[in-house]
Amino acid sequence: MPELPEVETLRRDLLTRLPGHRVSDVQVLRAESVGYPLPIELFCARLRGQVFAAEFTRRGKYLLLHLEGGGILAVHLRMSGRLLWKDHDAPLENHVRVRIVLEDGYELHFEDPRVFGRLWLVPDGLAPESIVTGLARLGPEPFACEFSGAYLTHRFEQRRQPVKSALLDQQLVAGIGNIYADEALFTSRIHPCQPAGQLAEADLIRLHGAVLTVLEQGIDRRGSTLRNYTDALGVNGNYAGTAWVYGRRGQPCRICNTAIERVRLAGRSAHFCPACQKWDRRN
DNA sequence: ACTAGGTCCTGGTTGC
DNA sequence: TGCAACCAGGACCTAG
Repeated sequence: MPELPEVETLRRDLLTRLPGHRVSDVQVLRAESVGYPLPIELFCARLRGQVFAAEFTRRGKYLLLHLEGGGILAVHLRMSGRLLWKDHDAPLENHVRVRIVLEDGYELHFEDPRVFGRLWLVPDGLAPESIVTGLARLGPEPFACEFSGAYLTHRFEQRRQPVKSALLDQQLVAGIGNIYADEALFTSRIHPCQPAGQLAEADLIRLHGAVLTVLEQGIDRRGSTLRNYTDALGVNGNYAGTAWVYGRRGQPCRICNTAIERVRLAGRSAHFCPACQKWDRRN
């Protein structure tokens, strides 16, 4: 599942190829994949002729591809989305939802089997968060100074929700998804089900550090390979092969050999080592 | 104000 | 073997 490291990898890869390319044609093969503007004919018409600028930004799991005309092509990959750099004569894969044809013989394909992902074309002069409303609700970036152990202490105060669920809340901190949440909790030796407000300050300082560590490693390794995740060229990342707990139910913990367990939390699976991640009741 | 749970969607996996 | 049921989950919505 694309999370912050996957989106950041995609941003960096596209930055080496896309700027300066002009859109010659746009085909929307699945209307639900476009969020704005609607109808899709308008989306296609407005994107046609635009040139990608040399500034791409990322906010949480949102990717913002700036255009020379001042607009922005915003992307959220959600569960299964991919943006792929293709040659013009490349065959059209099964799940291409939006096809952006560029001059000079290249294309950008938005593939998304589960159709949860979205593209938005933010017009010049409008604030991105006025179109992509999810942007307005995002908490701080994990690598920003605002995000710290003290910040977690403050935000977790009185919070009875399991710490794992709190980490997935994009209003708390932007960009963490199920994989990196599980990995960060293992790294900081915190039980995913423990109520967030119950954690000691020392735990939260460790958790903050662990979040940064797993995200940095994810970026260094060019993203996870879970299921069919690939980069813009269709090449797999290699994070999941080295996961501590994610997707390893029943397998031995890499530290103590205890079998990794999986529980359901708010409809999502949480993986943890019952020996390494003790429920700590200091508060 | 918080929190849990349902919803969307479809390919892959599991189980009978 | 074949087919149906289940599973994956990010963001948004609703309900309690």
